[in-house]
Amino acid sequence: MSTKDKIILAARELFSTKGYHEAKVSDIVEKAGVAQGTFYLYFKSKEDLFLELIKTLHRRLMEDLEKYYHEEDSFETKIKNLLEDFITEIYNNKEIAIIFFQYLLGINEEFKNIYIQKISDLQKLLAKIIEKDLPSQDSFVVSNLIIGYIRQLIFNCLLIKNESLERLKERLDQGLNIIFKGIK
Amino acid sequence: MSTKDKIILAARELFSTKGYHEAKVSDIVEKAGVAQGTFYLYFKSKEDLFLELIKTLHRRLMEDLEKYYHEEDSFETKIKNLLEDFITEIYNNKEIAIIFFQYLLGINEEFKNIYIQKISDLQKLLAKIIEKDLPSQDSFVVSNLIIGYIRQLIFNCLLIKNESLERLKERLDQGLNIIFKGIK
Amino acid sequence: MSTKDKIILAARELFSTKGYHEAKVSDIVEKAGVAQGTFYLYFKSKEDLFLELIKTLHRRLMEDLEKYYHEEDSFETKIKNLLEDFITEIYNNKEIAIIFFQYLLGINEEFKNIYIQKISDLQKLLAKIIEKDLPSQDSFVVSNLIIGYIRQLIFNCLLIKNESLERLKERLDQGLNIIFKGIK
Amino acid sequence: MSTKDKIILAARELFSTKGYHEAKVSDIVEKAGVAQGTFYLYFKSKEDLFLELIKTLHRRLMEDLEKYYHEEDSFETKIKNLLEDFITEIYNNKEIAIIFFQYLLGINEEFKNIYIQKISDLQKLLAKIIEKDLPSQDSFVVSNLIIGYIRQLIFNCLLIKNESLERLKERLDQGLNIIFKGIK
DNA sequence: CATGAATGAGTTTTCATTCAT
DNA sequence: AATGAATGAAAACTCATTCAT
Repeated sequence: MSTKDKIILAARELFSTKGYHEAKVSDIVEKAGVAQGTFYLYFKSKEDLFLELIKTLHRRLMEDLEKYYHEEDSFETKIKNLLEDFITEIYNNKEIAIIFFQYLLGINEEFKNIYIQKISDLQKLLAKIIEKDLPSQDSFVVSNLIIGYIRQLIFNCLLIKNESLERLKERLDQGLNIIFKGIK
Repeated sequence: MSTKDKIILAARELFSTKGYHEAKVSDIVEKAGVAQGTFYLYFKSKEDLFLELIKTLHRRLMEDLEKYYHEEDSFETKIKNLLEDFITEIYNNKEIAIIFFQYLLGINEEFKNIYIQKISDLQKLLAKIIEKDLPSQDSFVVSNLIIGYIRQLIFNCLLIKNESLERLKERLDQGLNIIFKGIK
Repeated sequence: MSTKDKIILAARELFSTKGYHEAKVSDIVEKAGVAQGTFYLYFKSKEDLFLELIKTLHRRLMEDLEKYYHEEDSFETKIKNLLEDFITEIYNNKEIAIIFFQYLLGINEEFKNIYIQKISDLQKLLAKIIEKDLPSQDSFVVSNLIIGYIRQLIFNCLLIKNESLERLKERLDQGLNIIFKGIK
Repeated sequence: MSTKDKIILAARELFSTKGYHEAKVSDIVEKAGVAQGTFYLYFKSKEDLFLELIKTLHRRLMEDLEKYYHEEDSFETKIKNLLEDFITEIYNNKEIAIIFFQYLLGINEEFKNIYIQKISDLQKLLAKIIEKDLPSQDSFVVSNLIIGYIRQLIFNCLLIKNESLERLKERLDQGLNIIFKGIK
């Protein structure tokens, strides 16, 4: 594995377990097995690395959602497939997802703004997809039910219980069924 | 207003706008209009004050939920009333609610554990109330839908848009209606 | 003596003996007999303190020159008095004068620009005074002879030999006599 | 051009524009177009290279002065020729001259001592030449007038305005004429 | 000869906490 | 009770130098 990847891996893990402030650069390099200075060969600062992680996840999640914007399946099938992909991406990037959905807001003014902007990007795209097929529904409410539920799943299933992807999808399915029945 | 209250007020506001790490003790005392040393006459440490704020809100929210545990209304009426009280309490303690639901997790190992324990207290009690009346339902899913939705409302309506209590209750109602229809 | 003054005194001495880069903040606070953090109660940064020293000396030297701009003495008397005052100010602020005239240029881009601007302020004002009384002379050459000579005196008499103010004034007088005879 | 020369060229330019501390080894090798490690094939250290540059210029300037020590021209002719050669050497090694006359003192204790020794070598030899022909004059004053003026020319004409050799010689001539008239 | 990734000692700076008044 | 100057441990970051290839 490349040195950069070793640092990224160590950082993902530490950020997701300890949070941004508690994960010191010295912890990261120790875990990665490199020297302090090596960190700064690959990242301008601790903040720089953190943003790189966040932006990568955000981009991937947006792509997941956008991919389904023009799908011609029924609404329910489309939303289910879309959110299964979405949650799979989250599962495969567990550590960053935990940072993004649970830790990002509390760091500082700058990260707060990034979080607000990025999470509202996700929410808007989700709302657009909902409006396209269910124009009568209040997309704000529905998208908040979905995003809120997914954030709770990340919190309970990934951060606390570290459950499997199957269990996560099952939980997602159960929640979505309730929402779908509720908006019909 | 007492010196202690002045400090608490300043701290609530700063913690909720800037988060724990970014709200320095020096910021808090400046905003409160007292000297640096005065802070330590009333609080053992910055952490101590922070925990005091968190615990007070948690206790109040638990009381809201517990109060309704033995109510004999219909399920829907009970849950609606309960969550209206719950969200009113949140609204009246906006700043601490924002800290509790958005910022607490990312601070450090200790606060993370406090958050996990406290949020699961809330969730369990909510789940118990649901199970009591709807034993056939998966209370995990329903309680997560509800808590997740409320957290999104705090994020969108209080932190971002700073909307009124009426608007908040209206949003809550819309979300609950979908969930209720969905679980019938 | 106030804590701030203790730090300034220690810094002046260390900057003038070791230069900006070699005078570490840790050296300064040790010499001042205060803690590391105390430094930052009084100065935003090492650079900030350094600039404060430089700007104070520059302002004083400009005032010395400006004071004589409208004097109605003979040219020679005026220039001699002016430069005696000027060099007395330098002598009384030996350490900063050494920093200003010998060390400032080499520190970094920012300080280089400050030096260039400040030294040319001095030179321009000196040139203006010369032109007022000796319009036929090339004031660039004369002001450079004078400033150059003074810088050499600072180097030889203050930095190397640490001579007395009397000796310094005597040397100044001797140099000026040659220049005056030369421009007549 | 040899690899060593490429490094020297890059270093001269960077040292003279940014100073010793601000010209990083990484800047130098990048400008030279060689790898970081290559630097250390040719120079023991950054300091080593820097001293090599300084010593070479110093040796050449001393040779210029020494060459004229036994010349049998008139005093004025001799001094003018000598200083024209001197300033031509400086012009042809502009970058190092700027380092030597403007930047050297402030770097550290070691370089300060080197500067003091080398500049006083120059001054002593110049003083000796003056004493030989003008035993009645105070050679300290005259040599300081000359060296001080030349340093100002380097500062104004080379570092700030980057003027031509002709302009530089003209300025030198004007200053020397005043000094010569003054010491007669 | 040449490379360039890796090193780690050495700096500056921050800020919660203390304590003499 | 209240002050606020002083503390110092802890953190991020820099960069000359090394060394395996």
